[in-house]
Formats: sequence, structure tokens, C-alpha cells
Amino acid sequence: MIGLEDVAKLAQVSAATASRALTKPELVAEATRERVQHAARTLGYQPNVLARSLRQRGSRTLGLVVTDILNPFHATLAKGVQDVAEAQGYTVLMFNSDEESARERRAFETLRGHLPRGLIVVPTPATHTNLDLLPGLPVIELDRASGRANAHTVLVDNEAGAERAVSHLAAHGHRRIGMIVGRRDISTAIERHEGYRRALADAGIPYRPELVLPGDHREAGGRAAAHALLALPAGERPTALFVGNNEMTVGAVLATRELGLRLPGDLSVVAFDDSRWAQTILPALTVVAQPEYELGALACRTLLARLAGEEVPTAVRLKTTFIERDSVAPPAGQPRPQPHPAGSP
Amino acid sequence: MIGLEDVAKLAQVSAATASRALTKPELVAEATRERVQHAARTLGYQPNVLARSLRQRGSRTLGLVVTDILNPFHATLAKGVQDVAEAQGYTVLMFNSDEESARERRAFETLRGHLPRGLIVVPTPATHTNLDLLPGLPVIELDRASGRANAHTVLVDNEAGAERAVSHLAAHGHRRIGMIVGRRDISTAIERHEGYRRALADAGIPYRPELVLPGDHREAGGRAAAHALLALPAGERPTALFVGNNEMTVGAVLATRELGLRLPGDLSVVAFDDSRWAQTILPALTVVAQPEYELGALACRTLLARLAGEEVPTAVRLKTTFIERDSVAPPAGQPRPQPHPAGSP
DNA sequence: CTGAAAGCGCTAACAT
DNA sequence: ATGTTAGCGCTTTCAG
Repeated sequence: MIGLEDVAKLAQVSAATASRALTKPELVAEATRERVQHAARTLGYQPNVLARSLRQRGSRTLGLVVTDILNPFHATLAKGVQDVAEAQGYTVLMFNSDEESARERRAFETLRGHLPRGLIVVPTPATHTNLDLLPGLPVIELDRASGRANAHTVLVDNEAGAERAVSHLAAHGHRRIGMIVGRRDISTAIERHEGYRRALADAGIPYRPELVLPGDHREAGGRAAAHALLALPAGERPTALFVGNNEMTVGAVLATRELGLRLPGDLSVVAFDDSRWAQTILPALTVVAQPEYELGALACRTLLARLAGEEVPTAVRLKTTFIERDSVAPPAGQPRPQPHPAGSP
Repeated sequence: MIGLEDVAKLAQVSAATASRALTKPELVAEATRERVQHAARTLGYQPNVLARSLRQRGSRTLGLVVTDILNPFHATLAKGVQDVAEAQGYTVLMFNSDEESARERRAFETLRGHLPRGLIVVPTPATHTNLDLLPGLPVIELDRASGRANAHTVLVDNEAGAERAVSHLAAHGHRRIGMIVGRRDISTAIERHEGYRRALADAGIPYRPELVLPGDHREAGGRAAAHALLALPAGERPTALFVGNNEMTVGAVLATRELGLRLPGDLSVVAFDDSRWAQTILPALTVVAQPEYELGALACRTLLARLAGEEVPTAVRLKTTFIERDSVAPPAGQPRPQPHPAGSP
């Protein structure tokens, strides 16, 4: 392994000067600097980041903990984070919590040993306490909020997005609108549910708890919830469904197929999260799209700005985009859509 | 930060003994060992892996470089690698080459500074030379082979999988079978193409180069290739398509829709790679499925076994699974399928 | 079985 | 502007 010592020898300077020439060029005479840099290139010198980090008590490393890397939404978040980090010379240590407290805990422990400069985390309900393992570490919460005081968050405007989606259904004449909501202890689910309530209230539709079912944010949960909702007796069964995330939407759509329901004739669907799947199944789904990549990239930029000592906003909310496609129609027996509500594009 | 020194003090031993008690318990008296372990737990001691790695000249870290983390196939490979690594106490540093030589190069450079014990890489055509940056590092090539001599590889039986798929089309009476093949400098594409040729030969169908188009392994490339193939004059146009990977398949299917073609009535399709998308679009696609997760997991197990000094096979090929769904029918004008070829399930 | 001492490769004080 | 020295936290000789 080629070390700084080797470079220094070749450039005929001390190791300290070699170090300076490479990391703080302005502190070194031009001639020396060039000699050292040349030597480094010649030898193919690559700094040992372990030694450097040990000395500096902190590495150019960022932690990233997501809850499900197989979910394309999270994969895209991760790519946004990675691309920004890489561009700034940071390495990201990525972990999967799989939504499990114990796994998140282990991720934090492992991370700690690597002395990361900061952490970006998609919180689970346990994050609040697990973060005690990393006292003093700058943290950005991504996609969801853990509820810690003064936490820095980069989120999406879930409530407005959900309200827009449900208003759209109401505007098409739906009165029995079901929601598959997600876990009640996760902020996105709570906020999207709140948007659902508000849209109903705006449309003068009473809130009916039996039409709102929790899911587990996975396909299986969405499927089970959809089956339960669609098993209600004819007069009670929802004519439209608002589904709280991409994975549950897959389950819900599969459930409608299993029941032989046609979309949107027999049932209208609006989903949170866009995806290639939502774009290319038939009918293409009307969705509330999130800027996933930008979310990840922004979280990383925010973290790096904080590390650089800049003032950054504590809570950022990006906007969602409502995308109308082919999965919404008036309820059966009421063929004509009502006019669009004021204030919508 | 709690260090070994703190633990040692609390347990009333030297730092050296504390270190031994924690990492080589058999070298320490039972009583001492327990005292130290207890102290470590009490203080919440977490070893500083940087210091440890510096001293040991190597970290409990593995590199993983994939070509496209947004591709679910690669995301699943990555999860397989991660899960195994984590279970063995290894941390994985994951990078994205995006199929670009320069990015892969940078990933290798960054990795080098972290003194990883080994590397798992989905090779690009540049990997062969880029690996010079990491001399002596144990490497496993995953999914594709770079062509380096003595390289350890964990692959799938691409040729047999492709042959099975194309034979299936031939057995249904197709004679003009197109292939969207991927890049000619990537081993999977070459091997799948070879399987295609062999199947044609077995079925007595002449090979026609104009029916074989390269793609870029992405959706856009698949779409363009499909459009080109389907723009051939009526008598030359393929009645069936074999598509070389999951992403290009999406593009190809979208192209058929843009052309108003019905699957499988107007065109039969068999694809390499299964995916939820392939399972849930209509018609569901007949595919050659790969054991993605197992590929990643096996690559990692193989690497760790090598690090442990065990003898491991140099080249491993996992089997693919042919899954018949609804995207294959006899060509138009020839309604009755021919009997299945001998040797197939 | 345990302790003392050295050193992994680098950078930050402190000199000059 | 550069060299000297010390030390980051840990493991590993080497003694005892």
C-alpha cells in the first residue's frame, strides 16, 4: 500500500508537508505543492481514510437508513442521497431497517463505530429512542417525521396531496370513499388520513370510520384491506378507494382483479405515489406523485449545508403533483361527473 | 465517545486485556472476561472500527458495486448481499456505477481508501482494467463476467434459460422470432444470444441477423428496438419476441401498445427476468426468472468463505426457472400449438 | 493469563 | 513555508 510517507519521500518533503499540499494547498509554496501532487499522481496515492478519520475524529461518511430498499420509492430516495453525497466527496453507508426497531438499532450501532458526520434516516416509530445511540450527530429525517423536538425534516405535503386526491373523487360524485391508510404511528399515514378527512368535510361527506382500514405499507396489507373494504354489503361498499402508498396500491389493485371488478367502471382508485407500475398497468392509475429523487437529494444537500455551518430550515415540505389518468370514473348509476371544485387546476 | 480505555478502567484491567476479552474471549480468564463484558455493556461501548481497521490493516467492510440500483433486479441482488454481510458482522459500502467506466473507477478509488476485505461487483466492460486499482483484493463478479482470468463468478445459466424460452416460442409454431439482446460487450447478453441461436438451430429455423437488435438494457433501448423490429414489412416482421432483460421488456411492451398490437394474439413475448411488473400487467408475461436474492446472497457467502480461507468454486451458475404465463400464443394464421419438445416439463 | 509498549497512516500543534 | 512531535483508539508482539 502506498502511503503519504512514500509520496513525501519522492517529493523530498516531510510527511506533514505532503499532507498539507494535498489537503490544504494554500498553505504550501506553489513549487512544493506541484512536486507533491505530481508524486502522488505518479505513485497512484490514495489516502487511507481510516487513518485520516481516526485522526480527525470524524470521517467523510454519511449514514443512510431506509426502511425498505426493495421499494422503488426508497431506492430512488437513496439514489438522490448518494448522488449528492458522492459529488461532495462523501461516502454513504446505507442500511435497511426493514421497519424493524431492532434492525434499525443495529444499523445505528454499526454506524456509530464508523464515526459518520451525519445521518439521513427514514424514521420508524422506534427512531425516536434509537437515536439516543448517536448523541450529537446531525440528523435529517426523510419522508417521515419521528416526532423528536427540533428534528430537521425533509417531507412532502402529505395532507394537501391526499386532500386533492380525495376531492377529485368527490368531484366525480363519489360519496362512499374508502381509504387504505397505513400504520397509524407513521407520520405520512396520519397526515394523508387527515387530508382525506378534510376533503370529505369540504365535500360535505360524513366521515365513516368503517371505510378507513390500516395497512402495513406492503402489498399484502393493501390486498387484505381492499378485500375487507370490498366485502362490505352492497349499500355500504365504497365506490372509490384512496390508497396510502405505492405498495399497498399494488395489493389493492390485485384484490379488485380477484373480485372481478373493473376499474374504473366498478371502482375508482386514486393512489399516493407514482411508479412505473402505476403508469403502465391498465387502466393507468390516477396518482399523487412525490418528487422522490429530489427528496433524497435535498435531504443530503441540507445535511451537508448544516455540516458546513450554514443556516438551514428545520422543516422542509416539497409539493406533490396530482396526475390524472384513467382509474377514476363516476360511481356506477351516476354517469355524469360533477363540475370540478373551484381552486383546482 | 466511550473508548476501550474507559471499559478497561471500569473493569480494572489494562486496555490490552479489555480488547482481548471482547474480541478473543478464549484468551482471557472467565472472571475477567465477564467483568470486561459487563463493563462494556454498562457503558454502551461500541468499538471504533476506524482505529481497529487501521491497526489491523483491513476493515470488516465489503465493497459492492452495482450498475443500476434503481433496477429492481439489482436492488434485490444488493439486498441479498447486505443481509448476508450484516449477519456476519460486515458492513457493506455500496456504489452505483451506472454502467459508466469513470463512475466505477471512482467507486473503486473511494473503496480502496476504506481498506475493504473484499469486493462484489456487477462488472461493466471497463471492470477488467479498473480492477487494477485494487490489486490483491478478493473479488466476486456477480451476474456478469468481466472476462478476467481466474475471476470468481456467481452467474446464472443464461444460455440454457434463453434456449428454453426460445424453444418455447418455436414449439408454439413461431418461425420469425426476434430478439432484443442487450450490449454485445456484456456477458449476459452474449450468452442469452447464444441460447437464442441454439434454440433456433434445434428447431431448424435459420438465424436471421436482421431480427436481432441490440438494446442498452434500459427501457428506452427496449422500446426503440421493438419499434424497429415491428416496423419490418409484413412478411418479415417477427411474430414473437424474446427480450433480454427486465427493463428492455417494459420498453418493448409499451412499444407494442403504441402500435396497437395485442398480446399474445398479434405478437408473442417471452422475457428474461421476472418482476412484479411482469406478473401483474395484462397479459402476464411468460418469463425466464432468475433467483436474484439468492444470487446476491450466494456471492456474499462465497466471498466470506474465501476470506475465511475455505476452498470455493471459481465459477458458480445458478439455474433459471421458466415460468409460463399468458404472453405466448401461436402466430396469427396458425391457431394450433405444436406438441411440446421432448425433455421439457 | 495479563500488562507494557509499540505502531497502524495520518494530521494538528508547535516550532523554526 | 516547512519540519518535528505527538497522538487519534485500537490490537499485537513481547515479557513476565
